Amino acid sequence: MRRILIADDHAIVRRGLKEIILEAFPSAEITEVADAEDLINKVVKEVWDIVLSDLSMPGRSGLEALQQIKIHAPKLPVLILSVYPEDQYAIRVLKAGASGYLNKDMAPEELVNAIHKVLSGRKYITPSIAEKLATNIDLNTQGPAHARLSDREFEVLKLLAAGKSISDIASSLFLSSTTVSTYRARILAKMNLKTNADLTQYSLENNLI
Amino acid sequence: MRRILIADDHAIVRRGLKEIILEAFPSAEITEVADAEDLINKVVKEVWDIVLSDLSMPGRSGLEALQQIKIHAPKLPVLILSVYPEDQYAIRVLKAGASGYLNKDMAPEELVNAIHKVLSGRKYITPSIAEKLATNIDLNTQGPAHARLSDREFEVLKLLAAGKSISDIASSLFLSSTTVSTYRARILAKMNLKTNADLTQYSLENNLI
DNA sequence: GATTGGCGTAGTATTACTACTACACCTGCC
DNA sequence: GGCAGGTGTAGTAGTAATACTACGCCAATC
Repeated sequence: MRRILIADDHAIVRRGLKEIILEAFPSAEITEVADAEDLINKVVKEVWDIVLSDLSMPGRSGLEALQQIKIHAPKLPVLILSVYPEDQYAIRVLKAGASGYLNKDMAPEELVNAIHKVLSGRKYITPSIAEKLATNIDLNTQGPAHARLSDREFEVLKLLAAGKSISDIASSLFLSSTTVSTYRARILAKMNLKTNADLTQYSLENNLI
Repeated sequence: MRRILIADDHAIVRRGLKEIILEAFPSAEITEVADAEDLINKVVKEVWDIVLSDLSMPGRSGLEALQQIKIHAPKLPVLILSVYPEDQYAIRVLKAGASGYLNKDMAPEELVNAIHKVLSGRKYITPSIAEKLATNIDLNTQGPAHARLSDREFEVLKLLAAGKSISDIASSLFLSSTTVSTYRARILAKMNLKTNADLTQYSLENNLI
């Protein structure tokens, strides 16, 4: 009989997860908690076969809870659920010791598949996450992403993040706009970001602007 | 016997909603749809006692669906569910004709209470929403800059701030790119901002993204 | 009823930007 | 010394976006 712990601040989601899991594991004993504190407490005090935890919860995050769980119950498999796309959090979560990262809009069958896989001692890795893991080795440098930029690239990052247009930056640096556009492309590639909005958000979060 | 229509792109959420509702209304007949198109089709073709719809769904939004529902079935009560806090959408949604706005982290008992209230012909208004309605007239000139935007403008703001390109937004909203570009210009003018980076920063600071 | 303003929508001409490609120079490594 | 990779720079062809302009519809106001 499996003991399954579900952590999510949304009662609706907990209920949906519970029902989906009970269909696949009718004899499972399912417990629900609504925040990371309760999640950690339950893991410390009792033995579980698997934890399914939301990534974003009020107070301490699911990622923090994951780190604590790995301290107290290193062998306990943890599946992290999130509304965020994989490219934002999957690697970070897997590095922290999760057995899998699931997006909340996934089909119930896939969720059940993931639980089966993890309960059998394996990790649940989607092909797109596998690809990111393969490329992440090269990005596995210490320090913030912007530390990987050349001086010129860093200069251009800050101007782009502040909202300067390519042509404005080209004028002020006495370059052609295609040069600045190339810098932008290199910056995005090195920092594994996609859009100017990503650059702005990153720069705000890292106090670059 | 109540016929209840649930619209949410997340199967987990639909399942949770279904179970919670079936506990309070054991004889209810519940139908699930995963997007706004199906929601509108179902409302046009069949008779329902109440609709519970997620605000954010792929393709057309729940707000758009609400507007269509009000055209085809003006008397049909619609409860809108969202992860977004009230201050972003509640007034907008209620003005569009919803019978209530519920945050997804609400307790199941409150959800059931809201359904009871709405099925009896009333609106479900939380005290904090009532306060916002009472002050909304005066807040037309005060309030956050984004409150000055129309529904469509607000929708485009969030997409731009998140880094979507004009052409991506145009595709997903089935508009021409010049239309979206015009919205962007109007948004910037109404909010007295100049660049997309300004939109991103504003949206981060105001928890819009 | 007439007028005004807001909103949703979009075309034209023009400009900005990008993917792709490339070159020269410098540094570090073998 | 030769090679590889990083950096600074930028052109071409094509696409994306914008300033300017405009229209229809609706609601509010006089």
